[in-house]
Amino acid sequence: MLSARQQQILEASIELIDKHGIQGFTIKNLSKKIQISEPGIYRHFESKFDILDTIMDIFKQRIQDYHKFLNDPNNKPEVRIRNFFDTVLKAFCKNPAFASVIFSEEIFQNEEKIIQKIREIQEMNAGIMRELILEIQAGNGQHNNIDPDLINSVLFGSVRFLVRQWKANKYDFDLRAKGNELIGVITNTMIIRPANQ
Amino acid sequence: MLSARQQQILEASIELIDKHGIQGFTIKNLSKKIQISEPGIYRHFESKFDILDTIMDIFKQRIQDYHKFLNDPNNKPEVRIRNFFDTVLKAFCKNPAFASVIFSEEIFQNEEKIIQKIREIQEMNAGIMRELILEIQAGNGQHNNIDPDLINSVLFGSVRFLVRQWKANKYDFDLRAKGNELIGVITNTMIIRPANQ
Amino acid sequence: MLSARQQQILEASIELIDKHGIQGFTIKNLSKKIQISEPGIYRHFESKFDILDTIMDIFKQRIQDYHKFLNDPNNKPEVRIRNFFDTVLKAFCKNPAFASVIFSEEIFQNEEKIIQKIREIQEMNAGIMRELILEIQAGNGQHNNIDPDLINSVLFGSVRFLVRQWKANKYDFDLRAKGNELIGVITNTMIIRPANQ
Amino acid sequence: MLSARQQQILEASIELIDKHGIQGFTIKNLSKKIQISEPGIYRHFESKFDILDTIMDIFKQRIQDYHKFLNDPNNKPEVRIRNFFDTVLKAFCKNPAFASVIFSEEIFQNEEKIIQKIREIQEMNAGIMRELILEIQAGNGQHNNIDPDLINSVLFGSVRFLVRQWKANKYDFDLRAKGNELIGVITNTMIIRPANQ
DNA sequence: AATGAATGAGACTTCATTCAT
DNA sequence: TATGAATGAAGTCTCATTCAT
Repeated sequence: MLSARQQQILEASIELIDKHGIQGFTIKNLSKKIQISEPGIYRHFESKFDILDTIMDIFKQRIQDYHKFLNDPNNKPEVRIRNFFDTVLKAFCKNPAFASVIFSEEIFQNEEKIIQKIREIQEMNAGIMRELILEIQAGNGQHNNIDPDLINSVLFGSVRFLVRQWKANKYDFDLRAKGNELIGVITNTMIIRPANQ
Repeated sequence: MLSARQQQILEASIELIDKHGIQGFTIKNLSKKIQISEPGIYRHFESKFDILDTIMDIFKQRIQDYHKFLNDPNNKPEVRIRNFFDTVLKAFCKNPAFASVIFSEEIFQNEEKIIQKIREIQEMNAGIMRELILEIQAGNGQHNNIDPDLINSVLFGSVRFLVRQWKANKYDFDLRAKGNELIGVITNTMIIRPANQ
Repeated sequence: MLSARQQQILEASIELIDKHGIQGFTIKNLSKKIQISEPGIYRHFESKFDILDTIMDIFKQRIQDYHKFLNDPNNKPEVRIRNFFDTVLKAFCKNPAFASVIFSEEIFQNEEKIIQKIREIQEMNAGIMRELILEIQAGNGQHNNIDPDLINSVLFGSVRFLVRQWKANKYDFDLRAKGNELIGVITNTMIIRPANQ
Repeated sequence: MLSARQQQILEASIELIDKHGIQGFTIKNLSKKIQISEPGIYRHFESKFDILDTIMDIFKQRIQDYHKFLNDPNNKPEVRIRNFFDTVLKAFCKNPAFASVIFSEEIFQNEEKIIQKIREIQEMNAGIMRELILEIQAGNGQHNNIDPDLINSVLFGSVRFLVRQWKANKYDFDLRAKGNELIGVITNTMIIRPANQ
């Protein structure tokens, strides 16, 4: 569906955003990076916006695939939560630029349609997590359960924070290990065995 | 130290970044907002970068003041943690634009010096929190204490996440209340009474 | 002489100019309209200019044909004038895009060769009209005859004006009827029975 | 109201359109013509469209002034008609570029707002002429009066045609003399003493 | 006969900044 | 303290056309 050139353009765009922010993502920089003239880009994408839009579509699709793939009813919900985050962390380790783009709605000011797509991804994630959290809470019969939305803020907020640190520190620690530890602690303390509030 | 005009320029800059992102922070927009000519700006700041730089200095100073002010040895460490976050949340509620700027290092790609300042603020915060966490952990004599850095990621990451949600939802919930609840839950479950890992 | 594709290209070009002006007549628009690739156009015409040039040739030929066909010596000159304009008006009604292109030398600035062809058409028309006018004037023996060139300006200028109005008003009146009335009035008042000047 | 620079830009724009058509009216050409950088233009006009728009406003104002000035009730309507056209023809002779721009709605395809303004000017002209024609027709008590709209088409259409010829022939005849003759003939034959139809 | 890929030239416009006043 | 005028660099994008296939 996407030509080799189109994929190359998308990859180069992601890298550009990763390394130099949205302000570094210019048609000029992009064309230089893939050794093509500026108008050449427009043979493959209608506009700069179209490139961004396609990137977001791909991300959304990929994360949907993760959910589908990991949604094995034979697994306990806490395992599913861990698997999801592990998969995502693995993906970030493999291609750190993804993280920069997907966690960067601040970057896409003025691009309402792009922000919308990022929001959709987040809501999809949050919705699935909420189900799993409720399932665990229903199962463990405790009376001091914590609001799943609050837990969601903690889960996604702290992973995000960790990834940002990872990038700021030039990837000098093992994101996957630290991330999984983080998720494990949160799951244990806030979902499975929450302290009395 | 700062003239009235300078303060006006800084405020207008923060609002501009808040509302339209770094891309909306242009000398033209700024001069329009404060009803001055474009060259007029340069009477008060050497460059656009200088404005950003000064903003960061002010933020850093303000947060240092918070810490100094709240660091009352008569208060228990958990109270001090709560007080700090409550103060910050209160400040955000009073002036939501602050939040947009201080949580936006993604925005300042290419501006190494600005990023450096943001990092200093974060490290100051993290350092003080670490002390307080260790103090609590030392006091409650448990053996299953959680790494203070991990807790820091959770504290700052989730507050940040909440603030972002608050802004995305057009400030339609009580940030201070939800934020304090969040900090309370994290403090309880992860610092004071951590579950067995 | 012209292949089917060539004719298709010419028609599409005329329509494009009619609807969107010379600025809308681009190879991209043209290729989109006839469902062919952009380079595909160049299989059939050497250049964009060549397309325009061919259009003008066709127009010139067609009008020459009209004159030849209508130049029946059995008809009185005033009838021949009326027949010519009626034929032209009929052609415009059948294909309004013709009018846009043939009356648009303003559009072809910089294209000296094209302008030249339009001028040739006009001179041919004017020359034939002049003959017919002189014939009438010679026949009616009046002493207050009007300069045939002036009459030509009136004939062609007002028809042109009417066609422009017709287009501006989205073809909402009967061009042929109004045009014939116009020509009738002009012929009557200025050629056949001119008032004393 | 308009600065010297703005007037210079407007004049240069009109000349550019006159000599090279709308396609020659580019910011680059304009800036070259008045010896300024391209961005320099934008200190004086918001956009290219804004320049065109201002030109049309000026034209409209000027023609309104003509009408006001010439509308002397002491003059007979046929004199007023002649005066109006004489004034316009004089203006064209003084600044031939005006004519190119004002008679060029074909040129402004896609610029709906500009076309609208040209149309307003034309309607204003037509409306005033219609009144004067009716006044004459009412006065001369004839029964074979010609539709004033038809006469309008003849008046404006033939003047326009004459001006176009004048330009095509590089201003090699006396437009004012020929134009006044034309108007005189039309007024005589079609308004004052129309032949029986 | 047709096309996918490419491009140099150039379109309009915005940017941060400077200079003379 | 302020500004009107200016600009080089860069932004996104369109143009007619060419070339290899």
